[in-house]
Amino acid sequence: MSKCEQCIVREFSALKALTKDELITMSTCKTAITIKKGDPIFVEGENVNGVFCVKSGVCKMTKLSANGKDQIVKLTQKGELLGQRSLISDEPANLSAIAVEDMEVCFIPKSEIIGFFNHNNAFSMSVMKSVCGDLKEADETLVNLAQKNVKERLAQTLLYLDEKFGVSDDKSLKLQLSREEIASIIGTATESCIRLLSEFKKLGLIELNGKKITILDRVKLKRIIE
Amino acid sequence: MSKCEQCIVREFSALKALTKDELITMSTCKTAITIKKGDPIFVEGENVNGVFCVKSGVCKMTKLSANGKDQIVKLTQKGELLGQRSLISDEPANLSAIAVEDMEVCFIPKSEIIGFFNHNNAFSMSVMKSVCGDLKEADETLVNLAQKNVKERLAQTLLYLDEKFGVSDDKSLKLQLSREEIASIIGTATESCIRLLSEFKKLGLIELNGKKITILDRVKLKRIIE
DNA sequence: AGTAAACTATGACATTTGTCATATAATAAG
DNA sequence: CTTATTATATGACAAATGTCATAGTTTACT
Repeated sequence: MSKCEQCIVREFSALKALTKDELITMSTCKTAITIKKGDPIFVEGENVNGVFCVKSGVCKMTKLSANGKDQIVKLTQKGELLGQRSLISDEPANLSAIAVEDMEVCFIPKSEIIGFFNHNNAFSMSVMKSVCGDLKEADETLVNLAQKNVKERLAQTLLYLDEKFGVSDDKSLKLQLSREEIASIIGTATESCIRLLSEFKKLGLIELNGKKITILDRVKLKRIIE
Repeated sequence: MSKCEQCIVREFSALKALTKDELITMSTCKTAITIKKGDPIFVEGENVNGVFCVKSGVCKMTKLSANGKDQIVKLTQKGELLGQRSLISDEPANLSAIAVEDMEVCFIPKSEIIGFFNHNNAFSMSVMKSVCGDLKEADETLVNLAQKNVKERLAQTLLYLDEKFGVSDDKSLKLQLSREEIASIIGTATESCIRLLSEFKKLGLIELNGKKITILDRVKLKRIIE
């Protein structure tokens, strides 16, 4: 069994506030899971009896709207925790977590986390900060969805994918999403998304090669957002 | 000076987890403030060195978008705390808080709240739950903005105002917002908002009398949302 | 009370975005 | 390797929404 105290990804999450002893305890009760691209870690409405720590891969947090379409609320990567909110609120999951790439995650049972809350104030504060970070991000996304048009949102999303996930050796965005997924981030129809990507390509802002998107002109993309 | 331990609104917020002694201590260091309609309690980017507990009145939490328009992210009323996120994240305010009605609020300094965090775990958990509630609400708003059209968002907002703030004796919505403010909740142009309100009126869903809006047919309004 | 300012309302029109149809390209399954 | 399926792309058109202009109403202020 791999050891939490040696696992580097904890540094990126609230788990960094745990003591060495706590990490050793955690190693004994966690469960390592591999998730294939496209598979869910948990779905909206499900009772998640703990949190998942993302070791590798990226997942999308989605919510089903009344019109039957999924909205991507957030993309989560290495080090981040999934299911914090449900655990704290003691409610079923509000969002689904679906792997966008193959993933390795560790499940940590609720009882364990609650124990840390009760004995390690730094950990409580750390989780609190993490949730506050999510809230700030959600508020910002909300304002963008309300106040920017689709073209601006697409430009912003491309720059965000570049900044958060970086690029591969060939300079294309490392995180490869389908057109439908990009549309589901910016809240538009897939066709509109494709059309605007084509437009960006014609303007020389990006290059398209199948699923690969390469940003050619960051400055002009930023100018679109204002 | 009024006493926190006798103040009923604390029951509606995370402050309900404080002990009687803590409330008595808090009474001595809090500052009661009155805010006039339209005035800010704090603005985006400001350092807020504590939290505000809303005793009466309603305020809008807004964020300025790059296009110069304000987006209303949340409406806050009696009992709720303002500035929790900034305090926990130790960051300047991400949102502005502007009074929509005359308000009475109490300011509680940061040092006091931090003290409670360190000595009262139930309070930490309570604040955490409150932030998690905000996050859930923000995620839901976000999905609505992304996936619903303006008409659906207007119908939903009217029902929300009815549910959260209730109606006056004459059955009109108790919280009176300007057309511009309603537009700023649903993320649309003021003219579009006015036009759709007129349409709802023609359809017999609502009645308009100046700023007063009366919901006549909740069932049909709900049917618009799906 | 009277005037200025702000808010509400509506028309006309342009722009944006969604929907449906269809074609091509890429990928997965046998 | 071939076929079925899915993803991407684009046109044509309809619907939704934004912008600008203008007029009527209400509110605030002196």
